Amino acid sequence: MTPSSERGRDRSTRPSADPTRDRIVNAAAELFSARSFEGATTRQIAARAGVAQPLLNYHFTSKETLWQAAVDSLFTLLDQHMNARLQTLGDVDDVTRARLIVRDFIGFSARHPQLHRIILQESTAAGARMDYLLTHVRPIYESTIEMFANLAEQGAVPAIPPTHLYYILTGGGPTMFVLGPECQELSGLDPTSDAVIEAHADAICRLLFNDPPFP
Amino acid sequence: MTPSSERGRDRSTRPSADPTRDRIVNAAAELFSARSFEGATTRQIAARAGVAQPLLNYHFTSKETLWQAAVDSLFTLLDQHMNARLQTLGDVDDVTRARLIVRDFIGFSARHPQLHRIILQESTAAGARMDYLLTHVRPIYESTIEMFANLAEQGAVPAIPPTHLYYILTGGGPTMFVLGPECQELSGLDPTSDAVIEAHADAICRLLFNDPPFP
DNA sequence: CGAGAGTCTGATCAATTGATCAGCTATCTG
DNA sequence: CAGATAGCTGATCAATTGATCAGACTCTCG
Repeated sequence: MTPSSERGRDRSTRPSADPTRDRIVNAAAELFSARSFEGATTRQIAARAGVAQPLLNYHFTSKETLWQAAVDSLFTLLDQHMNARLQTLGDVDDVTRARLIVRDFIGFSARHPQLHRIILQESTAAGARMDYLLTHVRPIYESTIEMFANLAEQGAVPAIPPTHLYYILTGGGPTMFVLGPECQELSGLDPTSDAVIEAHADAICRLLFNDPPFP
Repeated sequence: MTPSSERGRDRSTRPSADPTRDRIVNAAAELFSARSFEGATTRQIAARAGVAQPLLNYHFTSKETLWQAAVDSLFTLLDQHMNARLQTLGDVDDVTRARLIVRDFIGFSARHPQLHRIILQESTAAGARMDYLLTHVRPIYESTIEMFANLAEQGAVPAIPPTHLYYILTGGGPTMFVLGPECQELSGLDPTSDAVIEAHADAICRLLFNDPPFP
């Protein structure tokens, strides 16, 4: 039986398997995001994971399925990152919560630019991979839209249609880190440093929430 | 003699050549931006240009060189687009000029998202193609930085380090159009329509120039 | 007109791609 | 212990890749 058809059962009855599987998924996420779906070869992924190339087809039936697994793992990471702070948070006002969400989102996109790179690669043209990404992106879009509509109603952000705010946030937030090597080369700033990440979050919040007041 | 070594001389002494060359460059720009360097095949490009595949190696010595020619043509397009309005413009104050530059830039990124797609594909990791892009991007970055520093000094934009403003503009501006198919699917908006393009330019200017005043 | 250079194509190359298959090994089960 | 099965690999497949080459065609110019 192909193992990919029944994940998440009788763990630890057998030697390893799942650790190896995770290493493959991580290597795939790294290489797919850096070189795109077509640019990353299964042999490169296998080499980085330290396994033989046919093992990818054993655990995942195809390159396409492996790509989906890599995407899933990155969205899981995003979920964990976004929920980590919000869980511990009691109930605060909407604006404070929104500010934290925005800052956490930028922090994630800076520390894991892989996800945004993949989205930018695969959603420029309609297709099966864009459809797959949409199943993950759509709920995020919906809740973000709702958040911005709510904030605009309260006057906490400018009266801009939520969709535009969404793309300004998801574009203006991660791009500096998605283009990390370019940014380093152009500006000399290190976009992986905490200082730069915080400064960018400050900049976005300053513009979105007018905070601290401007002018 | 390989024709790619001496471009731009005795035009019209021979049958065609350059029209064909242009069709190839355009097809290359289209396909490289849509499917990335590795994802686009020389046969696909040749098919879209309506020529045989070996002709690509005749006019351009390699796929890499063809990619460079496609990039050059897109940056030329950007130059023309950005200068078109500014030429006709007399001397106006810095802020008005900056607002026009920002709006023109967003207009270009909406009507020619190919260039930003290519930059996003090839500047995520250091390499020869990123270096080539940098020769075009660096002057743009430098002048934009200078513009923002000047505006911040005048209090026309918030006091945010210019590099961050640069990535907020070049990220938040084009992303909606780079991810056009996704945007259409998510929001129902048509990111190729003039109305949406103008609304996005309004949104960016609202945030950057606080215009109209907020709150 | 006829030599020659520039343009373009069909056939083909070696290399690389994702995928398959047979078989090895180690563990679990009865 | 013995059969079965999950995990994994080396060898190999057909398909596709970018590139090369010889030759056909066309226009120019002496």
